[in-house]
Amino acid sequence: MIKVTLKDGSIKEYEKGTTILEAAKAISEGLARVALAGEVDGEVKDLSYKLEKDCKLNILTFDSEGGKHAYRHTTSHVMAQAVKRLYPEAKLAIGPAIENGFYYDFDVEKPFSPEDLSKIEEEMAQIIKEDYPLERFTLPRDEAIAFMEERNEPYKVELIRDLPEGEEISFYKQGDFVDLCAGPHIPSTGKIKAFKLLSVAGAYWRGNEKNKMLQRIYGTSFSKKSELDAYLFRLEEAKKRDHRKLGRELDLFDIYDEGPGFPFFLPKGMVLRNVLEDFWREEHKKRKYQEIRTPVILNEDLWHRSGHWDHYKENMYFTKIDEGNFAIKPMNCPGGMLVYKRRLHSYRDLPQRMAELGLVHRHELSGALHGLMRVRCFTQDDAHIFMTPEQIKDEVLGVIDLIDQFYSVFGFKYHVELSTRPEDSMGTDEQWEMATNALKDALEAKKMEYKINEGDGAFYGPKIDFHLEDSIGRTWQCGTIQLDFQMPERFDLVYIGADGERHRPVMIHRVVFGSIERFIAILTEHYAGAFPTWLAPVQVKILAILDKHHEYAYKVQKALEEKGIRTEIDIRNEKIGYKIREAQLEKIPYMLIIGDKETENGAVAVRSRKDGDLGAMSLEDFIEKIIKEIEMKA
RNA sequence: GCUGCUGUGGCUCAGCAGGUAGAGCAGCGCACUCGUAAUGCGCAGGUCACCGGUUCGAAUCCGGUCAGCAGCUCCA
Repeated sequence: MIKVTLKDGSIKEYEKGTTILEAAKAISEGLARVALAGEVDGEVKDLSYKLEKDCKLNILTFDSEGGKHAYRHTTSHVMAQAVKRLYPEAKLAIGPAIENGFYYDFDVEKPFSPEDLSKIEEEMAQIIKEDYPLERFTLPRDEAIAFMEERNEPYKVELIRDLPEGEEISFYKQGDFVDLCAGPHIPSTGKIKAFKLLSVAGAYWRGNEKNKMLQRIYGTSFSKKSELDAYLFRLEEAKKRDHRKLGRELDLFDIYDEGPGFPFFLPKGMVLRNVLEDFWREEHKKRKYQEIRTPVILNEDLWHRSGHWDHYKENMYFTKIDEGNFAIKPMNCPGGMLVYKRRLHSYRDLPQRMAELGLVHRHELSGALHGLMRVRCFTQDDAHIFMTPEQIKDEVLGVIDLIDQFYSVFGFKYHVELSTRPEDSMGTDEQWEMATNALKDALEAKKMEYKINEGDGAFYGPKIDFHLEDSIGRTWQCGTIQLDFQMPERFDLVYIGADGERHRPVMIHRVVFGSIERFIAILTEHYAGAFPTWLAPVQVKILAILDKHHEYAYKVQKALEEKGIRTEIDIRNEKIGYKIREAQLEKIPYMLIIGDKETENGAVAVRSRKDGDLGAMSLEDFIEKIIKEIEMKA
């Protein structure tokens, strides 16, 4: 007998060799019915897995990440089986479960069309109906290769060849379909209750643009039809929050054919932007940052010196002035270097925090452009911190706190990644290790969870990246903290230490918003365009009922504007319901309705965007209320 | 940049298999003076992204270019 510790801490005894499914049945029939996989000592296994020793066991259903994962992974196998039935010449690549669904990559002569997707869906339904059990088996390496060669699956052969020696090579079989797969899977195809294929797109084999482009089909599946429908509905709803749509509707910003990737900020968008920048300046002043501004165009030699020529030229724009070669800056750091170098610094002056809202231009691939999220010119809320090596940790911690404080003001959730040395980079391994460890130490001191992004650092140093989510769950890098030993050396930056000698400072590049443009895009989607009062381009709209109320309406507007409140007034000859509807669609936080009663009493009838009619109050009370709200940034 | 899809008045979309464009909203004008999400009537507005080809004739078919969307790659 073996002792199995369950999720609730209770211990059950089973015969050695009991499967997870049998163990689940012993707990309850109901549980066994919805069981999809099991977690044994932290590893996810098939339900048919035999328990051979004392262990911790957690039965996974669709409610758990592991359960969902196995369920969707099996759905992707069903899709592959359907594709092979319909298009036998299709070669299989990889087909994992991902967040919210799954995909499978195929090498086919002719790309899939939307009609093909429907056909594949029908075939999948058939396979599910036929309810094949998924059977796992393993093969020694050479047999595994021979097996896939025989089936004419070159990508699978390549995958097997790349598996480490001695690794168990497992396969899953369902009916006539067999796939190389580590698993786990759910017990049979019939368990899949609701699925849908969502899109086709090209994807490079192994994510390398030098490789062949395969056809990737994305799909998702759920344990109930209602859950699938709810998910699809959520996707539709999320599209309405798209900042590209809202930006145009709310008159904030837009991008025209005349400037692909070069956004226009319209009057209302500028108000929002300026509020953000004001807030930014205020907070940076508190933290002893100085602000500078460096030129957009600087001569080419500077970019040779900084290393950008060697490592970043592909992303840069160049121009000529008279006979000289110039570059349009893709980053602010070289300019910042020149500012630091303008005079000799003492260790007493360090750390020096130099901030710059710098407009940079980068050549992004046309296919990468995405509204304000990915553009070809953007404003970084940059800062370069020059410091002694001893100050690194405190400075990094200070920036982490600053970013966290900013994001919490907006109620953003974020995740953090640590990016390490890329292939194309400058400096010695020792410097990189030192820098990477410094960032790690800071993250660990903060007890922050982070994911390591191998080889994704900047060419001059490793970085901590802060990622925010858009309306449909895609994440975008916003804040970043980059530690740099290279630039100070390249530019021969020095400070005079307590010993009277020259020393090399270390530098941090960091942004909080990231790019103002991207941040505004995220903000717009986060609030679905209904910005909190402190950010709203128009905070109050005054709606007069009749002509005779105009005079008082203007008086109200003047009183509000004297307090710095951003207003608009609607004195058009329209019904009040019409004006309210319009202001509501413009997502203005407060409407003040001005009619006979208000004019007589010096009052305002307040309607909030969120809560509707709030009734009448005195103008003074309203001003006090809204000012408090603005100050609270609520 | 790559793969697929898309491109009709400011916006959202119709326009069957080719015979030189239509609606709603927005805009403008007129009437209505009307209290919490759309008053009525009228008017104007489009080289159907651009270039070329096929055709007696193309928004509709073909090719190219540009732009957008999804994904890949890349990144703030």
